[in-house]
Amino acid sequence: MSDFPDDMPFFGEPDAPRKPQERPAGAEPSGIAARAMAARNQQRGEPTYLTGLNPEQRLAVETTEGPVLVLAGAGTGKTRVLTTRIAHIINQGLAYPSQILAVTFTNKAAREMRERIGVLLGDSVEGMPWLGTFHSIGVKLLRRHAELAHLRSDFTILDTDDVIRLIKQLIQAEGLDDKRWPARSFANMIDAWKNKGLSPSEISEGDARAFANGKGRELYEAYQNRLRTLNACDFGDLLLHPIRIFRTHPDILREYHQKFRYILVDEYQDTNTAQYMWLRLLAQRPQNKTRTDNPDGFSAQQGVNLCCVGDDDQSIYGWRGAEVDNILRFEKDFPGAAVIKLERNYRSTAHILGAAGYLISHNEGRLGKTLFTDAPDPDDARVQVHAAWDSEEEARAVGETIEQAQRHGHKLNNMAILVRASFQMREFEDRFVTLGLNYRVIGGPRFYERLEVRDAMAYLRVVAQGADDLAFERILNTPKRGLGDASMRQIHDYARERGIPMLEAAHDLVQTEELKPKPRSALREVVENFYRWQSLIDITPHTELAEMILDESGYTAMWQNDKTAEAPGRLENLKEFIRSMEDYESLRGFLEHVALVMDADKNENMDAVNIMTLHSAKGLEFETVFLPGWEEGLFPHQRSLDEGGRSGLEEERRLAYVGVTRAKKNLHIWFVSNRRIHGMWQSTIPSRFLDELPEAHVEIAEMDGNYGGYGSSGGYGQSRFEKADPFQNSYSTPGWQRAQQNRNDATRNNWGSRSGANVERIGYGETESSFGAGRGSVKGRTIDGEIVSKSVNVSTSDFKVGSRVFHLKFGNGTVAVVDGNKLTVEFDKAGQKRVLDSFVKPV
DNA sequence: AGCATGTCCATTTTT
DNA sequence: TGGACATGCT
Repeated sequence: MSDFPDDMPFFGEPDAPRKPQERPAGAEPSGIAARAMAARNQQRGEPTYLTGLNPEQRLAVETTEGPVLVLAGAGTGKTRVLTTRIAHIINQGLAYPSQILAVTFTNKAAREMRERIGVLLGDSVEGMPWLGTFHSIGVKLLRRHAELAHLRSDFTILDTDDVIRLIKQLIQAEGLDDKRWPARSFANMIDAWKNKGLSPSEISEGDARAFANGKGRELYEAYQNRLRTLNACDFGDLLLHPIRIFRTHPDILREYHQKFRYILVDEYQDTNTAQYMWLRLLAQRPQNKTRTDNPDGFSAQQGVNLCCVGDDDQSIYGWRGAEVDNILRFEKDFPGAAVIKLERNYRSTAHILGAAGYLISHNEGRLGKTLFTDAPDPDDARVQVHAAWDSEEEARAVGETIEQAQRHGHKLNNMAILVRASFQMREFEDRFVTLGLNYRVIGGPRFYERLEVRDAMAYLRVVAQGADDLAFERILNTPKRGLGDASMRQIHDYARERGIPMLEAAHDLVQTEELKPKPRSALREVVENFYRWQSLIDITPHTELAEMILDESGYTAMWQNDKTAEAPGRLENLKEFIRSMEDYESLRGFLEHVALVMDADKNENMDAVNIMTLHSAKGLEFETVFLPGWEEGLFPHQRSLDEGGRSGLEEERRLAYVGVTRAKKNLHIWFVSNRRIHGMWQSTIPSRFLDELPEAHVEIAEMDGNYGGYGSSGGYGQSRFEKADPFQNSYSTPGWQRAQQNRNDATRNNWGSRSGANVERIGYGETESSFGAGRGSVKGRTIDGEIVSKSVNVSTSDFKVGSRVFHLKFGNGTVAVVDGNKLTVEFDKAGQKRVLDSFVKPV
């Protein structure tokens, strides 16, 4: 929390401001006076920040008392409501900034809110100390009460990497095979348990048994113990420790109840169970004592001043523990809650909203909103659905459309390609490189996750927190000092035996004869260095100290001596790393920032097309949006369907909804007939979501060119879509039911009905049927796209080496190798390819 | 210690 | 197919 001060005294009388300038403009310290002031404001006319809000937004801002759920659809001004509401509370003197708890999921959202509140309130009000992510606020709470969680207040926050390494050690210490029981998957299990708020004693018997021959619970316990001895926390603990503290120390909880007059939560649909418990503890005051607990008379109404903002239709993080149910249940959880729907959309055209609305209406279990707009749309551009032969052509065509738009004066920055899975990006990147079209990929690996930055961090962590064994292990032999596994083991064992940190153990060990001379002197040097750096921590500016550490440790030299291509880049990153420290007051502050934020600003000024996943597009908007890959198996993704069933499908549909609602003016959706998955070509069928788009708002785009040579001659490429009644049938047959059909039936039926529905493929449906029939042994239980995975372990192909076969994409060829149902075929024109036997037919 | 070879895997991502 | 990772060889 280095980036904003909490200069408001913590447990003081809430009504006695410490510093006069902390008083919000126009507000008086006491509740009664505040309300009087508010009344005066009313008489004078409404505050300017309220003008320009629509009635619903305004209601959401002004309903300050009691529980409120704001259902804010995409592009309905959610952030505006949230920030204005805070400004309103402060401006009306209902609370000081320090008495408002405002929680977001991402640092980005927190930053944005902070800025916008600043704009609303001007400079006269200091930043809000309790605005932040669940985790950053969790840290803040935990630092105050660390001892109640058996930690010191300078505990370290471990990231996923640290956690995995730690768990790996534990698994090995148990004498288990870390191959058979990968640390990563156990880390995921722990994470999932923590998302649900479960401590080792609370996990289900089944879960406990599921890992490491029934040692799951034991390992989880061992892990927690290890964290405690390391004086460390993982991300989950940042929530769980406060929860436990609140539960076991009602007095402490009560103090926070008094402190936080107003609680606001952003993206409520993304909360997991632990976050929900945390919120509930803070928000739910004991009913019977509401009055007496409120001596200051602030709370005019009984109940909680909790305002949750979210959109059940945009819940796309179920797979990482988010419980849509939290938002669906809100009114039950908080009786008497006001529910305010924001449905007026300020972002997209009516066509786009129409498409989005009809698509999402196929979900059950929603609270139900329909976005609308009054804004005229001069272009009257419908959503365009395009077909392409394969992913290569898809990329080519998208590239062409982008260039066309660019020629018409559209900025690349205003365009985005949103994919379901990141492997799809590559084809676009390749194409854009060829075209010389600027693009940027949003999402990829982060600055602080890079190897060299993590190494540098590890050095700093050992200096700042000598007990940080994970960091110590990471850099003990980086750069190489001849301190290999053997030395590491000795230090480790020595430390474990005595229960001391490894740095200390190393310090002791060099005094003994236990190490061989060479490692001993190397280790002595390391230890002496660290001790020296530690002694400098308070007397040397932290950036200078960091430079010193990297130089004297030989770390910088290591990269300077490295002749590989990436070394210069790494050195550059290290410089950038030091530079980024300048923004922080101290080493401690910096380390905390990195642990929680893992984010470094990049300077992106160029005009470039944005490429990212649908997930990372949430919250963003673009003039023109491309949504490629709308095919069964990819989108909706097969695994979501397999693992999540109906709710998995609904989450995929919400993801589609998120994608569609990112577009302001132009939306292009693409699907292809052939996609290479795991290196093998597969026929694909259009996504069921295409059937779920309303005819009135959608236009089937004609292919306007010869893409790739197959198109013009091969019969398919010149896609023709039947305009007559393209969507009619599919509504009566929900895609999901269709999906339950047996693969062969599904293949025939889908192609059959689809070619009569929105696609006409000359000669395709017929051929495909016969392909399917050629492989009767494969029984896909669920979805069409599944064949690949299902077919792997199935009987050997009917094809033989030397057979002549025909493939839709590659034409005629001769089978060269048969491997189960995978064939290597020497095609006459296309050369050697690996294909599934189901996609070729005998000639 | 560093390269060659084999093996396994293959959504989505924040903190 | 290709990449990440581990093992094993020189």
